[in-house]
Parts: sequence; C-alpha cells; structure tokens
Amino acid sequence: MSELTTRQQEIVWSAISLIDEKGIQGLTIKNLAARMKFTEAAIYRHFKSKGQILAAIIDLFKSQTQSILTEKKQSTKTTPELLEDVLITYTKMFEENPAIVSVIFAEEIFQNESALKNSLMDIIESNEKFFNHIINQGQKKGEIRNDFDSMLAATSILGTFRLTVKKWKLNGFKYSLLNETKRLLVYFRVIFS
Amino acid sequence: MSELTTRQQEIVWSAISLIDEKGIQGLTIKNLAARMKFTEAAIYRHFKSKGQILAAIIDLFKSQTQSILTEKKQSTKTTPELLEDVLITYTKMFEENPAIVSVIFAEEIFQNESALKNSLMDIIESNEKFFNHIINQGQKKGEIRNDFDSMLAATSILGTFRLTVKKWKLNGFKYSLLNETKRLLVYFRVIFS
Amino acid sequence: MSELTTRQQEIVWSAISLIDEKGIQGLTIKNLAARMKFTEAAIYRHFKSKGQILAAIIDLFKSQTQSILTEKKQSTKTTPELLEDVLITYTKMFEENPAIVSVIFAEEIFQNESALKNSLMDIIESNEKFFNHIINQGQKKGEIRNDFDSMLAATSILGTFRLTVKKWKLNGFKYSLLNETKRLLVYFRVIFS
Amino acid sequence: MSELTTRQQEIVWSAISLIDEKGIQGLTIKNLAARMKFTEAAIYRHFKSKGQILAAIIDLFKSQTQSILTEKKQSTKTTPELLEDVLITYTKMFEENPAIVSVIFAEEIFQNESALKNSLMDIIESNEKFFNHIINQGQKKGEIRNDFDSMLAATSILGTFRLTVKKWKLNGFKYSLLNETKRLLVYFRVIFS
DNA sequence: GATGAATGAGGCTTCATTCAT
DNA sequence: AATGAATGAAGCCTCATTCAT
Repeated sequence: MSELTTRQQEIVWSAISLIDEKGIQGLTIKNLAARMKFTEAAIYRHFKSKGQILAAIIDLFKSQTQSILTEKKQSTKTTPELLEDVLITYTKMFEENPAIVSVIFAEEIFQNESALKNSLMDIIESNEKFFNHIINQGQKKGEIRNDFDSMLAATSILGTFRLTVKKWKLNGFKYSLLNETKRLLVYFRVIFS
Repeated sequence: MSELTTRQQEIVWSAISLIDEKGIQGLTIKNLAARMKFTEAAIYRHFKSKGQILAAIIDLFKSQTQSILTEKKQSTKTTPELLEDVLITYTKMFEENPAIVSVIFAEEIFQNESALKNSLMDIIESNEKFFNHIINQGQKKGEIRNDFDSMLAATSILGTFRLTVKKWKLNGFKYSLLNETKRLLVYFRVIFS
Repeated sequence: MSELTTRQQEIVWSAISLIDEKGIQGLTIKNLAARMKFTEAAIYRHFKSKGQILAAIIDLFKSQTQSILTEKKQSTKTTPELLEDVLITYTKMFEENPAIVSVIFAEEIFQNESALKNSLMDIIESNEKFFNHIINQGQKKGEIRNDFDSMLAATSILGTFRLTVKKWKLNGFKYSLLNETKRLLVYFRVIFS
Repeated sequence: MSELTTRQQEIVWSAISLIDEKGIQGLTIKNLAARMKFTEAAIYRHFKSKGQILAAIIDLFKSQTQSILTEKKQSTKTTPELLEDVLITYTKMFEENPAIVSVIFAEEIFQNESALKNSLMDIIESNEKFFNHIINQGQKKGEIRNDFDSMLAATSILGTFRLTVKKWKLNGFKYSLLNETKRLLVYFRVIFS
C-alpha cells in the first residue's frame, strides 16, 4: 500500500519480468541485481528483504485491480457493455505487459507466504464480486436472463477469462489476446441472453 | 511413460504432497528424503535427478487424465450426463487427493522446464478437445443449443471448473468440492439448454 | 604381488582405461562397475577397496617392468643394441596398450597414497639402474664414450624417452611412437659415440 | 590472461600448494576455503568456479614461462651459457616454490579439461622450441657439434630436466636441485661438444 | 558371484543477508 | 546510494562403502 520510490518500482518490475521469464525460482537477489545493473547489496537499500519485494508485487496488482474496478463501478453502461469494458481493459493491460500474467494468475507461486496468497485471493474475490454485481443488476434490469445464479456466472466469466489468458501465455503470446477476448464476449452475450 | 517401482511411486507422491504444502520451492531433495525417512543419497537410487521426479509427476497426471478421457469417450450417455460424469470423476479424484490440485493447475511451477510445461499444456488441450467433442455431438443431436462455438464452451467449462477447484484449494478445502461441482453442472445445464 | 583372478584382471584393465580416458578423477567405483557391466557392490567381491585396485595397477606395471628388465639383463648384445632392445620393447608395449602411458608416467596421480607413489619411484629407479648398468658396461667395453657419468646418461635416456612418450599421448597417439623411438635411438647412438 | 586481484592470487597459490600436498583430488573448495581461512562461499566472490581457479593456475605458469623465455631470447651469451642460464632460472624458480613442480609437470592432472591440458602442452612446446632454437644457433656458430637433430636434443634436454626435477620432488626435496642441475649442465656440455 | 537399497561424508554451487567503507 | 567481501544455510548430486538377499 505504501508509496514506492522510482527505484523501488524499477525493482518491482524487474522482479515481475524475472518471474515471467524464469519462474519464481528465477527470482533471486542475484538475478535481480544483475538486471538492475547494480550490486546485490544495493537491493537492500530499497527493500528490507526479498519478501517485501514479493509483497510489493502483489500490492501493485491489488491496487491496479481495485482502481480499475472502482472506476468501472461508476459506469452507467448496460451490463453486456460493462462486462465488455472490464474484460477489454484487463486484456489491454495484459497485452501491454504480458509479464503480469505470469504472476497474477499463479497463486501457487506464493504457496509459501500465506499473507501474499491471501492477497491474491482477495483479487480473485474482488473480481468475482464485481462480476456478480453487474450480472445481478443486469438480471434485475432484464438485460440478461435470470434463470441462473449470478455468482456462478461470475465464477464462469472469470474462470473462462483466466484460462483464455493462460493459454495465450502458454502459447508464447503468439496471437492477439484482444481477438480471443472479443470472441469470448460474443459467446457470453449469446449464452446470457 | 516407463513403469514406476513401488519406491518410485512413494517418492512421487511425497513430492506431490511437498509441492502441495510448501510450493515448488519446498520440493527439495532434502525435504523429500526427510519425508521418505531416508537419506538424500538414497533418492538417487530411484531417480537419476530431481528433474526426473518432476517429469514422473507430470507423467502420472498425464496418464491419469488420458485414461479417464479414454474411458469416458466410449460412453453412450447424453451430453449433459457425460459432462457431469467427467467433472464428477475429476472432482472425486481431487477430493481423494487434494495435493494433486496444487500441481496440475499450476503451469507456472514448471516455467523452467519447458518439456514439463508442454506436458501440462497437453493435459489442458486433451480436456478441451474432449469437452469440445461432446458438446459438438450434443449440438448435433439437439441435446444442447447450437448457437455458439463448441470450442469456446469447452474452454468455458474447463476454465470455470479450474477456478472452482482452485478456490476450493485457496480456501483450505473447507467445503465440499462435490457440492460446488454439482452446482456448476446445474448452471451449465441451464445455460446450454 | 599376489596373483589376480581373471575377473580382477579385467577390473584392473578397466580401471587403467578409465584413468586413461577421464583421468584419476574418472576412476570411480560407479564408472568401473558400469564398464564391467555389473553392480558397484559386485566390485567389492573382487577387491576389498578402491585403494587395492590402485595398488593392483601399480603392481602390474612393476612386475611387467621387472620381467622385461630381468630378461634383458641376460642378453649378450652390445650396449647400443641392448638399449635399442629395451626401448623398443617398451615402445611396443605402449603402442599395444596406450592406456598404460596415462598411468605409468603420472606419479602425481598417486600423490595421496604414498605407498603407491613409492612403488612408482621404484619403477623409475629400476629403469635408471638398468640403463646405468648397461652404459657403464658399454663404457668399460669401450663401446661408448666414457667421459661422462653413466648415471646421468641413464637419467637422460629415461627422461627423454618419457617425454617422447608423453608428447605422443598428448598429441592423441596420432603418429607412430615406434618411429619416434627409432629416431631417438639414432640420436643417442650419435651422442654416445 | 586477465589480471588477478591480490585475493585471487592468494587463492591461486593456496590451490597450488594444496595440489602439491594432496594431489589434484585434494584441491576441493572446502580445503581451499579452510586454507584461506574463510568460507567456501567466499571463494565464489573471487572465482566463478573451480574450473576458473585451475585455469588461473595454468595461466600463471604460462606467463611465467613466456616471460622467462622472452627475456632469455634477447641474451647474447654463447649457447652453453644460455642453456645454463635458462635451466638455472627454472631451477631457482622451483627451489623457491617447490609446489609448482607438482602441477607444471603433471599434465595428467588436467586430463578432464582439455583447454588446460592444451595450455600445458603449449608450455612444453614453447620450451622445446626455445631449446631447439638455441642449439640450432649454437650448431651454426660452431659452438656445439652438429651431427644430430637439434629438435631431438631439445626434447632430450627438457625430458632430462623434467625427470631430474620430478625425482627431486619424489624424494621430498631432500637434496639441492641446483646441484643436480649443475651436474646435468656439465653432462650436456660434454655430450654436445 | 552378483544385486538392490541404503548410508554418511563430501563434492561444487547458489541462496538471502549483513556489514564496513 | 552503492560496492566488495564475507557468511551460514541450503541447493543438487556423487563418493566409497556396507549389508541383506
């Protein structure tokens, strides 16, 4: 939550790209220092420990998610438009910075540190709640069918989107994620109406 | 692919539970030996390297998946029943052995070793193809609506199931996964008809 | 000194070729067992310890040297002919079994075990004494010049021959050692007359 | 080739003395760290790997040899004097630092690492070429007899010197190497004139 | 004679971290 | 802010050897 210095931000992003490239096992202070082009000891000027770097990574994602959701919540769009809006926003974020994907959808990476695992769970929950909320609203407004549980639909949207993004990553970002997301949105529009 | 000795199987399952408990970083030869109650060196009588243990883990899941899918493929049930059958089978497998979940849905863990990552991708693909196949059949038989792409539906089923299972795990297996899966199946039955 | 069984001889020769190929560090029980196509434990049926295998290697060379020298000592040839005879005999031995070279001229290999180091020194000394003897005889008989110390000449012959053989080995046995030895003999014949 | 820091030099010399005392098998990171009175891990601040320590050892000898030969090459002495000068220089070097002997004449030690073995071969060759050169010059100037191949004489000088030094070492440096070298020089002076 | 399983010591190397400068 | 040197723990793995079968 606390503000990061420029240097700290650089370190956090280096850490993210390191995880992206080499997995969590590749995130070592040595690798990090090499990428930052300074000494291992210097890292400790900026973060008290490796754990705090991990925490900063999660924090970054948490606040990014929060700010996106907070903004969208105030929208006056119809349910399908709003769903579209959110998923496209995430999609663009991932396309701009694919390294994020390797961390944000990989709860297993943080198995060790339960505080971090909880934070990632919070992110999942925030998204689910948001989707639940808009689908529920849509059902009330009659914009989408109301013969199913909105919470299950929320899980379905998030789960499907996650797998779509993960496949994109596992395939080496070869194709456009935006296209996939759009196809997905068409699918949900059909399914939900 | 090769058959495992009893000892090798014990080691593989110890490794899985270790990953489950402490994450991939907790899977060390030292931890593994301690859990097996013998020496680190003894591990190497049974596996040539740590990498081969990881490979054996993946292999296990791959062949389990394959044998489930092969069996179900010969079923003569209706599409919704078949879908139900498969997901329930997986659910029971996870409930019997929750540790599996920590590995089978965690592609990031194997970022390093691309052969293993590919194997996990194969598992995803096998499942997707299977779901695609049965939905497609269902659409042809008129058992489920056919105004959407069956492949997207397959991704949706798998993605939703994965997230459901992962949430179950992140919540410490507190509640019954079987119940969740059943609710999910009801949801899909509604959605698809 | 003790007689070796057939199996023991096989092991000794495998050990020699292992040292030849990979250096003393390559002589491990595991490697040895692999080469013999049986188990590590099986080695211990035939030798009580690795040290005894090394001892057997040295013993082999020692007795080979001794038997060659003993035989030649009874010769009635002239000094130059006798010198020629001995060096050619060694040369043929090395050409038939180049692996020997890697061990017999490499005292450093046995730095650890001083008993073995002493044995190798004995081999050097036996040869030197033999050469000293025949040169001395030759000088007395007037077959070779007598204005130098025969012991120094002996060291010179042995040292020059050793380096010649070692160069042959370091060059990968590419050329004929026999030719080199013959050129050497011509050189000594000129020098000594 | 690159310059060594003071610490690196200390480590290199510790390594040489370790090989001298216990053979190549005694050169372990643990032993080296103990001798340096610091941690094993600390070694890795100064050398990236054990291999680089070995390489530094060879490099040291290579450049020492080169600088000796380069200096002597510019001498205007007569052939016998020059030969004497070089061998005495080497002798003093060995007497000052007997540990060198255990490494510089022990090509077998580096059987594994062919780059290092080649470097040692280069040292042999440099010396041989140098001896060949001065003998050849001597023969042209009429300072030494010219009825033999100068290259064979070079091998003979080097081989004899090597064996003399090695015997000195095998005998535990009990006697004066300088005396032996001087006797050798007398021998060669007689032989070559 | 030979195997399979195991051990304890030790191999090289990397880890996160600290501290004096 | 940053470096260089160091540490102790731990990483993976191989060593020679033993023992029950």
